[in-house]
Amino acid sequence: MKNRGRGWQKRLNMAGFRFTNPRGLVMDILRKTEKHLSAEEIYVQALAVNPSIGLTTVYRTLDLFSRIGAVQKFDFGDGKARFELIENPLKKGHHHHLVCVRCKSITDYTDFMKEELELMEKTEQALSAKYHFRINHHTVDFYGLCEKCQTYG
Amino acid sequence: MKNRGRGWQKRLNMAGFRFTNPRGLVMDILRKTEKHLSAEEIYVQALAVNPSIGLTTVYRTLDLFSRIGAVQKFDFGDGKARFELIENPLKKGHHHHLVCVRCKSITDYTDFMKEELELMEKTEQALSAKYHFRINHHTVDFYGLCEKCQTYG
DNA sequence: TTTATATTGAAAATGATTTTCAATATCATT
DNA sequence: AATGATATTGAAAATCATTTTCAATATAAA
Repeated sequence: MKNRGRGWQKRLNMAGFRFTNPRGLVMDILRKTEKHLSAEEIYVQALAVNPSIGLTTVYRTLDLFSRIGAVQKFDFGDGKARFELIENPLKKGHHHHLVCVRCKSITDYTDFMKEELELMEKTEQALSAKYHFRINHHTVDFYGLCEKCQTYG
Repeated sequence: MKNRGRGWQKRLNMAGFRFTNPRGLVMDILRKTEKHLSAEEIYVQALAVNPSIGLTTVYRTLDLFSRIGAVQKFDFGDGKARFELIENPLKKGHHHHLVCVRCKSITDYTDFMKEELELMEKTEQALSAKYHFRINHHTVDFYGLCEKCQTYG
């Protein structure tokens, strides 16, 4: 257990928040996974390390991380939100989704990421200026039917 | 009250569904609005025309329309889903969103739509082929802070 | 019409997320 | 390191959008 979250500790403190065990734990879990986890899934993983952690705290932590721009919350329409660390979009890890509207499966893809990012950055700048929006991240999701659901649809 | 939904009637029938008053009503409401309405909002509007309609039916209808690819369901992370008719992306009406993660406000934009659509279509084709996905529609959303929330954030 | 059944509305159930509140942990300051 | 102000926590209860149940009703086809 190295210096887990030292950088985060500072960042939180500067924003007026405290660095706590549950927050470090949630951050660790988000760092280790490549998937979009639900609050419940994060909670279960957290329990294994700290059996006294509460689901409520996980929700609160994820909300906090979202608000300070560290975490991205996804709603794919299946009733539960998913969370991912926001990384530099240029880094490996940035991806978009194919969402099956029937079975709710989610497929990540990274094809065309370079071209897409060029457009997104350009768009982002223009939108920021025009709408005075401070953009933090973006999503690109395609909705439709996965192979299986086309067959059994 | 013209031939409201005649085309839909056929389309529904062919898919094995019946064309009913509530379904026509919901379709009418979606056609008339330019905004992304919640189920509750659609329900309230429907009540004004048919006071006996139930919220349950509105939900079921929206779900049906989603499944047959007529309606797009959005989850912006504020706990309630929004619905919009899916139109030909080339037609006026297609747009994307700026979502404020603090006040949850949603700003539509149509800037760069042309360039974006070119990329999206190209991407769509490639993704369809590679992942055997039948893509119906897509979303592009930017998340961040609106002007107000930057100030009071 | 008649018939088979898809659809509806009301009420109850569900399930993810939020709120409440007293106990506890953290950070800045002694 | 001990102290104090207060941010944070966990458990239970509350919310609230959405779904399920089920008997009554409306629709499409014969």
